[in-house]
Amino acid sequence: MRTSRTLLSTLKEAPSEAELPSHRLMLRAGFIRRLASGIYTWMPLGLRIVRKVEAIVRAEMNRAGAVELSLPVVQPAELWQESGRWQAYGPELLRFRDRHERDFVLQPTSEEAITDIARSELKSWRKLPMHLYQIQTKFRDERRPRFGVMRGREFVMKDGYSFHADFADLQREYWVMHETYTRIFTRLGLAFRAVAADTGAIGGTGSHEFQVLADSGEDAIAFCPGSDYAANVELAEAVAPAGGRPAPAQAMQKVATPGKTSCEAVSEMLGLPLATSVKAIALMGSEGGIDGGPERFVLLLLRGDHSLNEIKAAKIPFLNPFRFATGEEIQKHMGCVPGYIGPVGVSGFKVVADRSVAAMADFVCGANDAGYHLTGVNWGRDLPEPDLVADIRNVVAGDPSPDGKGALELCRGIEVGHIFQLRTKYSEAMKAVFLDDKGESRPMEMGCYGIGITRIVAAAIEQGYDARGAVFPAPIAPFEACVVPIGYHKSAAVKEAADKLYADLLAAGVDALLDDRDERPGSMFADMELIGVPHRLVVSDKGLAAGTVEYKGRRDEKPSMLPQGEAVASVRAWLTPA
RNA sequence: CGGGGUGUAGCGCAGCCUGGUAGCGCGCCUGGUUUGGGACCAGGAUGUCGGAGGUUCAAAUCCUCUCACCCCGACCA
Repeated sequence: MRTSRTLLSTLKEAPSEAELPSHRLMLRAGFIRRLASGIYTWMPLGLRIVRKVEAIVRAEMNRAGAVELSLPVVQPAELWQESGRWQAYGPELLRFRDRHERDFVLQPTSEEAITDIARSELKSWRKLPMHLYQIQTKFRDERRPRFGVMRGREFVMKDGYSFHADFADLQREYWVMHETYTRIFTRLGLAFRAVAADTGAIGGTGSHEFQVLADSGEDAIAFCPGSDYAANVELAEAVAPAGGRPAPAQAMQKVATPGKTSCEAVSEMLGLPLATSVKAIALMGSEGGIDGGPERFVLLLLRGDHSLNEIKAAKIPFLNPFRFATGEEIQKHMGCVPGYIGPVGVSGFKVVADRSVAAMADFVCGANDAGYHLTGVNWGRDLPEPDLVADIRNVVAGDPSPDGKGALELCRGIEVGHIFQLRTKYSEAMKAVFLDDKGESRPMEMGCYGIGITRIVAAAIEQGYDARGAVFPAPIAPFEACVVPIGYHKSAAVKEAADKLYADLLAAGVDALLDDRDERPGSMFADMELIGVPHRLVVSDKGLAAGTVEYKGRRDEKPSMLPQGEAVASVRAWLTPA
């Protein structure tokens, strides 16, 4: 490609709408342009990156035996009513009517449409297993689209669905996909980690997320450097402290703590470590999910330096679902204003202690008297044992790893892939059954596997950029190499050498860009760096006189010289994976 | 959905408080000089000041409503 023939629309200054580095750079580099909130045009250069990501994903999916098809973006409501998701899916599901007043949706994902295919086409065990996938536009009407294509409303996703005769075969495919995703993200050149994930509303027995590691990631990941344990913080287990509960050493005392309504403030005033305090969180919980029973007051206890994990809490039967209690409700059940509530001397509701709290002795907590806290509090002596001890907190760095192989560390990640064992949720709801080898009708076991294609582009930049622009791994850079001639429109020798170098690169299978614009060198260098081309070759009269071409890798500090005749072979070699 | 903020030329912004000729930088067009890190000189084009209504002799500026967008939070296959 020649720069003069493509649409290279770089900006010196980023539009003010962008905050995240990848978003700003994608706008500046001319990869995307916003059309509406969370909806972007992929400009020619950006689309090249998308296509390269797609090609790698497609190649590895095919290699793993999955088969590509394409499902409609617009799908009839009937299908969604059949699975129950017409009701269950919130306003993220974009619904609309056609001219005949029939309801339709824009696919946010396609379990229904694919299950419909499966039930009509896969009627015999002889046709199983079957793994079908598509790379397609998705739409989710996000409450708050943000960070450009990182969390847009319209995006491209690879979604695959596998169908199996039994659970064992689903598990086999699940691990094939685990391996395939590992190959994909490795080939994409990204630093990533596969982490155990919460299965969420979708249920099932197993789920892994593939997270690209980046400080700006929306997800927190706990991992153990001494083993392969890694889990989303939503899921990561906080194990009970080793050694159990120490014996009481102090008497319980009531101390005045006027105006100190937080564990931090109380600990600071008393000169005690934050980890010796207990914070009480008042919830209103009910049992039985969405249709739930009557709400009941529940008191949760966490160590002062810990935070509540709402997903874990919601797994307690009488807290599914829950909400935070209001000030009035706290006053009613505790007889005290928020800020000074505690578990001592209370009754009439359940008290749930985090594992770490249950192992504490001589702790500090609210006295249920405005302006006072208690110190030296001990379980069994000053208050009854909690009604329930559970893991309800977020793990913190330094916590023991659940596999016992060291201490956990935390990092942040961008979710770019997610694999699920769906089991029979959709096949049962939509009667996707097959005849097994005994002639019996059974629902198919299903797996589903997603990769956020467009999100990967943003994640790759988030993981690789500097002050000058994007720094792409070569496999997904918009171009692998560029030729920047100095004096292309002035020097016949430079033009001839640059054209030849460019042609030779193409002939060698290098995806090359020739900057044939009549621009000053500084402008051309700046643009090539902004769009993140990994390899740059500069042709100039000065170099030609010495028989050299200047080379500079995108991450290199200084350029170096290559003999003119070796430039193509060198670039070719650098692009070939070891 | 709650909180905060911003809408003025393609992009970044000033002007608004204190009403009176709509500005600056970059980009764009023409000509010239330049050509190894986003050049310089001269000339030029581009705005329903997000929209509607109101106050006023007069509104980018004051008032009301509205729309769009961004940030924080909550939410989330």
